Amino acid sequence: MEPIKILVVDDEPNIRDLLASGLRFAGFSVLAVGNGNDAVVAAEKGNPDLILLDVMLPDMSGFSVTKKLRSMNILAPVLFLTARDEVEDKITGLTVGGDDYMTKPFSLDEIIARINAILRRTKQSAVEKSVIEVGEVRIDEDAHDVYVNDQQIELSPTEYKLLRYLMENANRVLSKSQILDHVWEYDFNGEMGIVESYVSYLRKKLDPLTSEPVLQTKRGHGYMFKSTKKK
Amino acid sequence: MEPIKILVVDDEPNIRDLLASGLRFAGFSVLAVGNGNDAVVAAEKGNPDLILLDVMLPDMSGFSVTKKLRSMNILAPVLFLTARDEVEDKITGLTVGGDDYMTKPFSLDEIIARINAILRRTKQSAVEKSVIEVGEVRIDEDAHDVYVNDQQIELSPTEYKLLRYLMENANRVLSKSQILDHVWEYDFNGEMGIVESYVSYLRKKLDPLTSEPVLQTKRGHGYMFKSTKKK
DNA sequence: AGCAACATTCAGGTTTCTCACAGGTTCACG
DNA sequence: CGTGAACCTGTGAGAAACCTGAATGTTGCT
Repeated sequence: MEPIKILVVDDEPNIRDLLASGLRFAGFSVLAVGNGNDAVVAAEKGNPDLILLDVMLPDMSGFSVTKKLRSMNILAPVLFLTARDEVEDKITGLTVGGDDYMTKPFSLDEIIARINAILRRTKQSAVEKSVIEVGEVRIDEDAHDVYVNDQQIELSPTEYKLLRYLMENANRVLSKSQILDHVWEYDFNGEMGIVESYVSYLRKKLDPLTSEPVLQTKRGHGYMFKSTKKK
Repeated sequence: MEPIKILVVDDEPNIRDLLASGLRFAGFSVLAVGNGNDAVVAAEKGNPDLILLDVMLPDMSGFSVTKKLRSMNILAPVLFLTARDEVEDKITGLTVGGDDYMTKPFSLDEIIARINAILRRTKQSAVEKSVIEVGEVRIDEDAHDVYVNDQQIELSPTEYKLLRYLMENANRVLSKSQILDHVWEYDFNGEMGIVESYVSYLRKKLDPLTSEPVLQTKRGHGYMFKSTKKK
């Protein structure tokens, strides 16, 4: 099967490399460039399935890049990246069709989740399922809904991301630093105690509805989502 | 079959040698260097399957090394080593994909276990199974779960590491100093009586569930895990 | 501005783990 | 058998890891 091709466009080398390697690890074929002109050239040649595009580029705006691409009949969906305080009005107008946007700083897992979501919408062929189900817990990634034994529960964004990461790696111990790196934004600078807090929040919401606790503490190692039998 | 290649990067010669010889003995092909520049060169030439990388290096930080490698499209997963009290800011955000990190001081067996865990996750082909089973006892290395005749038991981290080491060398006598070297952190400074204590702890948890004792004392030599028939 | 939801830090309390010690037991050997 | 060395294991102090409620910031919304 062909790997899915992604074109990464960002002028900050740190971010570009972070994205490139993270996406490669996730199984995508990645081409990364640092400005709008290169992006147009690369998109024409490479025929990517999706473009990850920083809005602020040295030579031209992400908006111009997209317009140019579309005029060249390159219709790959675009996931825009933008600083949190950049004017959002401009962006909302941009996201037509399958496009979407995210603010920096982001968490890697969140980027990957969005990419998969877009690909699901555009390519029906896309393999990824939108539902993660482990034991008594089910996540609908498209709707961001979480069900425990068919009963829906409400989670905050961070709680949701944490649960998703733990469930993607069910029955495998994850260290607190791994969790921090995958779930929190890349510039998060705090202590690992926050992982403990959020595990605590999740337990408070999950445990009343499961037959046995699903989030296990592996003392000295980290945490693990344990798949349990359904009720 | 090709041996798995590991690049060890640490500036302290003691640690470097400890790692290199320990990993060679475990069957890996090892290349060891002492600074970031050599690491980049060696990684480019040697194409290692995994990089064991100290975060604090004389010439450049592990972060820079990784960045450089990733930008050169060298995607080998990295297991970071860091002093326990190093500022955590520096290490968060490092792990992408299958990466992980460990604090110094470590135990040799723990390093090997983590390396195998990463290789399992990144290379599907990786030979190693995540389950060690000898007689009536089974360890799931990914989950850190231990079962005796299908009944799960709880072990402390040290108990777990000791049991794993004994089972990896089942039916072979291990001296108390061998056990200390493999299971305890390399700077452990206590007496060998601690091994006796932990063997005792393990027996108390294992023996009630096995048909006959699995941990045998070889007076004057050490201890041995004896594989028994299942119940 | 004011509110509500969420994110983060902090600190006290609790559990669990590590390790040393010491008295008791077993074993090998004379 | 008697003796010393090796081994076993209960006890407890101290440390580390963890949990959680509460206080404090942040953010976005109306």
